[in-house]
Amino acid sequence: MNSKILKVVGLRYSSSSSAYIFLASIHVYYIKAATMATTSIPITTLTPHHRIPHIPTNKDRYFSNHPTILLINQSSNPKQLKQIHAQMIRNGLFYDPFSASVLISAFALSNLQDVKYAHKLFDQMPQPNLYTWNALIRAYSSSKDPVQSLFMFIQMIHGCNEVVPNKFTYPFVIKAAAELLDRRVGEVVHGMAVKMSFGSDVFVLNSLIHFYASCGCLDSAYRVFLNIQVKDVVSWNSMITGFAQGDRADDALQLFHEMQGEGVRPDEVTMMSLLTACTKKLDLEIGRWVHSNIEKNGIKGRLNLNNALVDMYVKCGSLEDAQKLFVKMPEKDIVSWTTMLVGYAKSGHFINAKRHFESMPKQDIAAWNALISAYEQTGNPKEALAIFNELQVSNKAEPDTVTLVSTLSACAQVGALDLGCWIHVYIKKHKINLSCHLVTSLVDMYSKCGDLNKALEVFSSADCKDVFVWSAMIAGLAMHGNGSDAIELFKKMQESSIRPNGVTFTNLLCACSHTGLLQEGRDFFKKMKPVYGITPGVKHYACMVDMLGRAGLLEEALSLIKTMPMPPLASVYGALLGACKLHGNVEVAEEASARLLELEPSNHGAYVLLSNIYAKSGMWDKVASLRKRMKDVGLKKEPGCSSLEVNGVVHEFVVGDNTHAQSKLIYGKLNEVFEKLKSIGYEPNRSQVLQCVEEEDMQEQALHLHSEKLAIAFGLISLTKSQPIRVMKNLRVCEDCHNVAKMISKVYDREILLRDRYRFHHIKAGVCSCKDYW
DNA sequence: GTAGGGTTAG
Repeated sequence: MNSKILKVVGLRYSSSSSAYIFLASIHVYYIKAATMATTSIPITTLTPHHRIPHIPTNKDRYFSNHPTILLINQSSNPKQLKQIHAQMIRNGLFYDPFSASVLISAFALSNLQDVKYAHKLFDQMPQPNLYTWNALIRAYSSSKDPVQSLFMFIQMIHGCNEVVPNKFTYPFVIKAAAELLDRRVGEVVHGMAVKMSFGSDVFVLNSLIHFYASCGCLDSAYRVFLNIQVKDVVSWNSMITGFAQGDRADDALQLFHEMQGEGVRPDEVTMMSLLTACTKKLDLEIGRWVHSNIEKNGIKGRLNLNNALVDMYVKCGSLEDAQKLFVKMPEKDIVSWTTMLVGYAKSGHFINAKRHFESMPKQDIAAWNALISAYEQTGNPKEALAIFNELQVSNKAEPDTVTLVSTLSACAQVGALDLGCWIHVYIKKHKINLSCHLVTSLVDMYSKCGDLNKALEVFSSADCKDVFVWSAMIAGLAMHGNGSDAIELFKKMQESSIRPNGVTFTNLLCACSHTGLLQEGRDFFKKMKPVYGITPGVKHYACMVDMLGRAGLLEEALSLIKTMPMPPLASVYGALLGACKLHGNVEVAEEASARLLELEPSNHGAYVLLSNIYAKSGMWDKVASLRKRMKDVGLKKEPGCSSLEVNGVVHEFVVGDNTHAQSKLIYGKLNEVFEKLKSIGYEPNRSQVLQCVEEEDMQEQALHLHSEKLAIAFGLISLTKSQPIRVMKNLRVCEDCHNVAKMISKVYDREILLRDRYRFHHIKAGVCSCKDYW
């Protein structure tokens, strides 16, 4: 333990051993506090107070009935409380411990909470009594800064105070440890509580259940639970909640049955936890059963319970039940309205959602967020951006982190770099805290909008880097084809002792696959389970199949599929099929597409790829019959669509598009481009014509009218030479377009960034970053 | 001479 830190804290060494262990276990917080030069929180908290000596008088006993004291509980705002405080200093009442404690708990605990003010009062108290200590520890435990509870607790057991923690103190301190998710601290406090013979206090034990469950130690929590001699309803609830939130819904339900068997009457909280369990399990039937149970038992707390019920129905997919309940709810609050709004929006009932939104009594930021994120998550990023724009214009609510995260994700999807940058500036201007979540969104947005340098800049300057931030950056490097940088970053991530998760590996394997780093990829895949403890999932196998397939090892890819411990999803065969296209392997392609169509009969990608493969081998009859089969099944393919942003406006093009205001200019430019390219030897790729006929349209010139060509032509006429042309395409880019883009970059001296469904192509001076390997 | 543990939207 650092003696400097001890000095900061002002502690004495002559402490009991358990207290010392406690101190040691929270030393990391002290280090943090001591290194925070600007925030004075721990310092002010821990500087010895200047205490005015208390002179007891025999009038003390009258103070509890003093009119000023009675006023405290009647005051309705902090200002009044402060006036009372002033008066109490004047008349000396403040120097009576009891009177001061009433005032402090009013500041610390009432709905007018101002913990900092309460703490200042506490510091001025001549002799804070145990009640006051507890009030403050409690207030901090549920505040934004639970560490302060621990600091107070230390002061309490170390300082020259005449108070000793009692059975009230421990639950608060344990709560603080739970809030901090700090297992070591909680365990030490647990030990101290036992030593102080509070080890069988049901309040202490219940808070311990909550603590262990919060830290993910459900088994420890359950051991504590089993050890409680006389369990009350809170004991059961704490354990049920622990199971419900720890993804052990079945155990939660099982425990509920046991609880009923023991004759303990469930209450509102029990039912709330059960609903959490149903919602996690997405089990509508059990949800309905809980609903009837609530009605049958006449459990109170209608508003909260009804809100949770509506949420359960929404999440379990019964919008009708949710709506029915919502309509007949006697009381509704903003949560009820928002939950229902999310229900409409997430299930794609956008008209209902908008109508509901407009009839809401109050449209707070959460309501806006519900709309924005629902649009963004259901693949309607443009609508999400429109709502965000509406929010900005209307000025009806202030965007918060959730708003920005959702909007950034929408920007990433459509490739709206200008708006994304604008949000980044907004964050800086409003000094919004760059949480890990926000950093992840920014890195993702910049990567997907093609500005990898900006993504790297955000990444390296971020203070907050969790596994999601690192994974997003690895994904960014992967999609831009910087495989070896991705691997380097993965190494750095481990040096920072951040543990990779399944997503990290998906991105890492993807990086290896895009760059052709076969040996590295194989290595990582092999190490996943034994070294990193992550069981490879379907996505990882899909990456490996893709990687092996690209390298031409189709047989090995096939045998890997056969060893998969889980049924392969369509993506696995899709990867194989893509590889067959690259290497022109008809035989394996036929098998792969057959399997793919078994899994997803309407996967047009399978038809398109297979027909491309036939075309490449000149098997035109097969192409024709495949086309007929597609028609028979009634398959319409997703239309190819490209977009690019000019001055903050996103322009969209579909194949053969002539709806654009500058359509004539665009086609004029396109003709000029083809003249120029032909003069230097460009020849349209015939196999690609067929691909296009399948892919985009049934017309002969379809090839020239591909959406990405239109978008690039528009870029040529509307952007300056210094601005790269950033085109986002929803499907894979075809070989002809890829070739044309390369030639344009050379002839017109332009930088072209082409994002397709899978990755980025950085095209400059006739060369593409993908090395024609995609 | 005051009190305490478990809960729901985005």
